[in-house]
Amino acid sequence: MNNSLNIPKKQKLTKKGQETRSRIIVAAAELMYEQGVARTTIEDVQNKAKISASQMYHYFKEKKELVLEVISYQTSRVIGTHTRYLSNLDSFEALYAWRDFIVNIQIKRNCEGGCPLGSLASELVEINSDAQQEIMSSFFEWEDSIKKGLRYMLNHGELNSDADPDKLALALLAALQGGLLLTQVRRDPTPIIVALDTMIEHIISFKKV
Amino acid sequence: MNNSLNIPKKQKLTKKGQETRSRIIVAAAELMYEQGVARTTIEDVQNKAKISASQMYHYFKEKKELVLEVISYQTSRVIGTHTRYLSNLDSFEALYAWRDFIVNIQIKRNCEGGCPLGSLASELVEINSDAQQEIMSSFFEWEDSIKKGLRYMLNHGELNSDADPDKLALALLAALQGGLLLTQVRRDPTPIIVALDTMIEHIISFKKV
DNA sequence: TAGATTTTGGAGTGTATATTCCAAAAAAAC
DNA sequence: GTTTTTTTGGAATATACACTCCAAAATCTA
Repeated sequence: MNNSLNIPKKQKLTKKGQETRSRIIVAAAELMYEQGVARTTIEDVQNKAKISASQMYHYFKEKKELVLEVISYQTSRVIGTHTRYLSNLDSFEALYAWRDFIVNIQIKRNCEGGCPLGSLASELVEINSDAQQEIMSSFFEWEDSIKKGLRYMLNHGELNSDADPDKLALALLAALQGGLLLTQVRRDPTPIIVALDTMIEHIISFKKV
Repeated sequence: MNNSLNIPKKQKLTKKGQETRSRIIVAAAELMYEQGVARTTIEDVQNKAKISASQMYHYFKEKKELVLEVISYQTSRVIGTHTRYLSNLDSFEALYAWRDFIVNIQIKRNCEGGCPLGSLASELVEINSDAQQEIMSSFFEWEDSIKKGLRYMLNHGELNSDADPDKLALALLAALQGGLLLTQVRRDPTPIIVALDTMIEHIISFKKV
């Protein structure tokens, strides 16, 4: 039999299997980003990923499991790209480069879609506690990445010791999320720009002279 | 016949009819706030409002129409209570009273649910353009209410002329939305507190001496 | 009070959608 | 090369859910 306890037998996936599996996740992620989790049917995902129902349920026990994989996929995408900007925050220019990166994404996509993690969060927190846990971790990780960036600035003499990088990081993440939501609702980059710029201005007030 | 054009005949509602209709809207609003629009079935609403299917469709053409009414109901609730705090912003204490009001709601509800408008926004913007329009107006109205409050502070000599109340209002609304989302995800009031306090601190930097 | 209109009950309908099942093809293991 | 395991096709199932329908009760109107 299997190894003890109720750990489900982990089938091994072949190269082909791995590839099919991730194709499903990517397709699901895109659809769920565009139209939400509830509105994305398994059939939608099948069509987009060019697979059959049996493949769907061969790789995922149920829709919920797929959703968790989508969360983890989006998490690594978002954290990955952001961390590239945040890990070397050696100047205010670098901070503004991060800002520009965020703003430009929104402009490129006509302010549609909002934040890939934020939208999942809002849709799932209250109705899927596994998802809530995952998303909470994702946001902690994201917050951490910003914290590290600001601490870096502090340690490199860009910010004076009045600055509390932990609080500023959380406030920055909140401004980012709220700015993205408003930008999405209004189809206008102004809110994300103003939200981030205002926060950054505030951070600048801690600039070391 | 009816008055010209394609304006649908507006049936007149009796007192009882009015009451039933609003009972439906309130029930739907609560359910949709707790579990989202997609997850709230017409049957859920029927049960909560103690009505039959025929009543549902007597008062609303379809679910979408009910959703629009829910948006408008939540808008007046939110804007109403907030405006009470914002219309007389004659001091920073008053600003903090608004902050406390928001934070206390979250604490009272164990940080569940998030913002009644923000959650509708996130779920509906991309899939229901009528809803998107409505919600966009709601947020403009909300933003306006904050603007007026900050302008009031400016006009009453609390803020100096460097302060841009319009930008600050938008940034504040963004911080509020993002803070509520993070608080909801984490089930912890810290994010909304830090987000608002940081923004208010920034506003304080424009305090007239 | 009679007639018209509104409100309500509740069963019925049709479709969308998650999930299952059987068996075959493909690939891996030995 | 044979056996075992993984991957795939596609039809079938079962249920949840938005919406319809008809007739009766309640309430207005004149």
